[in-house]
Amino acid sequence: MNKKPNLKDVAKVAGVSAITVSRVLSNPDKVSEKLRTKVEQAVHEIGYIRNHAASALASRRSGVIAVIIPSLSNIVFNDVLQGIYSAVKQHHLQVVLGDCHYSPLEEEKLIATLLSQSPEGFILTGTDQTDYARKLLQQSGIPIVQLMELSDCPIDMNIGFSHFNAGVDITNHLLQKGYRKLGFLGARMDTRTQQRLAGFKKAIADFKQPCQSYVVTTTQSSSIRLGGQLLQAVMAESQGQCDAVFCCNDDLALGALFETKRMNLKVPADIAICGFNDLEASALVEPAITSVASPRYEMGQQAVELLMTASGKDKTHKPPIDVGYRIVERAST
Amino acid sequence: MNKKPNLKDVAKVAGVSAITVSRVLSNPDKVSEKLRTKVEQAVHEIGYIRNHAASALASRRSGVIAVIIPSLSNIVFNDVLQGIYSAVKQHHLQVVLGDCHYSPLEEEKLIATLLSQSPEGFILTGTDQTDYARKLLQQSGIPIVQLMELSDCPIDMNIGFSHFNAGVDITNHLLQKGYRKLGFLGARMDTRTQQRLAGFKKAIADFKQPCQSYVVTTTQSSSIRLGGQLLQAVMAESQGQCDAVFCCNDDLALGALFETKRMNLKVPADIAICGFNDLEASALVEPAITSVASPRYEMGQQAVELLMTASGKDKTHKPPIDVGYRIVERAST
DNA sequence: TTGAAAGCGCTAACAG
DNA sequence: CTGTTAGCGCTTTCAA
Repeated sequence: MNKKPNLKDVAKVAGVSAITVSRVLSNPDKVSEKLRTKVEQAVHEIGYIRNHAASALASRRSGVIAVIIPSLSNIVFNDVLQGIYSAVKQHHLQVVLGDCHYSPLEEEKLIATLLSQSPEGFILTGTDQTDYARKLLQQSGIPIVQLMELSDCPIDMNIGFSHFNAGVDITNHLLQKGYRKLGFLGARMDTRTQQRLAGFKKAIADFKQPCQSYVVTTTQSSSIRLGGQLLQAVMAESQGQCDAVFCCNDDLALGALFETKRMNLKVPADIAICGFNDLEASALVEPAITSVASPRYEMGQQAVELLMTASGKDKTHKPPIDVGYRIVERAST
Repeated sequence: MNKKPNLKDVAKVAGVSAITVSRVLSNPDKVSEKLRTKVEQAVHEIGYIRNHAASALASRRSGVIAVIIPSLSNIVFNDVLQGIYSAVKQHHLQVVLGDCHYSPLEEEKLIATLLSQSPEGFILTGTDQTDYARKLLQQSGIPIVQLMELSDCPIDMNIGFSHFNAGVDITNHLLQKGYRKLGFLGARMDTRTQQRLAGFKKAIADFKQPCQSYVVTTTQSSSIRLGGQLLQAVMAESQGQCDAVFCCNDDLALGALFETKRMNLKVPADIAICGFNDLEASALVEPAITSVASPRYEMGQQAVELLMTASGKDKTHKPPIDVGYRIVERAST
């Protein structure tokens, strides 16, 4: 079988020089219509596909942006990813994606690997990168966006919202509704979950009236099933006193809700449930679950836009962008 | 700011030649330990990262595999992706991912784009690629895997299961349970959904006793909410006669189940519900939903293994690999 | 085990 | 608007 066609092969077929073919592919406007159509036909005819490696090497533009998320299975990052992919398409970029499984060390390795692709921008989740990772990123000189949470000392750009404030607000929501024995159900316990928990504790500490709190956490990864188990755990720990739970995400909240049915608890009469992330199911179960919504898709899109507009060279401090969040009150509280 | 360090810079610092540094990175065994450690230190010290484009160009090995899925938001492909990423890690490969939004034309464009990365393998979903796409793929000479469904004339390798058979089986399951007024709820209507529907019709046509069928479909994309709407639609169309629904996926099934509560229908007494894909939630709702399970994660992994073991050159016909499926019977039927 | 030379396929810069 | 030349940073091949 003949080897893959290259620029010269196309040039020969079209009766032009290689550079002209190159221009048709990258700057069609700079080539006369006559030659352009001739070249385009030749390209299609022999099924020519440009060699990205050679192109990137010669032009110093890889057309790639690197993205690292903590988990492929978490729908939350999926939403962000969709935003990223939608924006990337406009800019004719490719995404190289890594899943660091919530591990800064794995993330460090991934950063090194992905940087080798000479990405034109880098999107990271969260703010707890290793020192060496930060060094590599800084040295690369490319624009960087840290997503999801807000940071005091971002590597470069930063867009997200305060999980601490959201934790405070949703806890206050429960307190305002009259609940006084609040449970916190937490899984995974990554930094954002910890911030939500900190918010929970803060709201309780600041509350003027007596109230109880029960914190049940695990480093296991989150799932609906786990939500049921954690509800059992918090009821055990509170000896059945707990009258409201703040679940660190909607998966847990759904599991907790399903478990209440098996336990014959009425929601929200016997126990209130609220979650985080506002998944579709939360709005449709009976009773619908109060949750915290945030513009994930838009965050992903905006991250790409930020990368594209960043000159890359300006080392000026860019203020974090707070996209905010919204407490969606539903029947479960 | 100094430009990014390259091989020569490292070589200078380590006091060796560039090619020796290259060997330390790719074939550490071929370099004496003394030089190797010296080079490794130099690499770490100046934060050197190998230029992938140059490396790929010179070696004709990109270390990349291309993957196209029809939808980033569908959890089903997410599972497959996770399998792919887990396998890819073992082989030190990068994934370049595209989302074709269920469109063969978009897929064709993506294939061209992704082929420009000189991937060493290509994973596609489904079997309805355009002719030009097939030509490009064939011409590329790289191993290709088509995932999810079985094909009579795969481009190269093929791994999946028969959605038609699964549709037949689940429909027969409903018939055996005594239901005679069966509804089919379908969204998106991609090829796999169509095959499930074909199975549904076939089972009904082959059934020896009189029975009714009501097919309600939409090209809208699937969601939980839509499941409720389609249930309403099928009840309207059947004038309340429908006593069982086969939902083309679990999202619709969940939505249908939630809707039954609002309609005051008892499941499975008044109406049976079954889904497809066996999502976690299906097992945990009340009543739990009968569904069709398949080894998605493993399919993803196996696809990568197939690519890696494929010599790439042998044009022998490889028989499709049937990973099978399993009907998980639960309380909803 | 190490190095020197050549070139992968493309595009930037310059020239016509 | 089109072409020529040089070289991107690395690895292959060959030689020492």
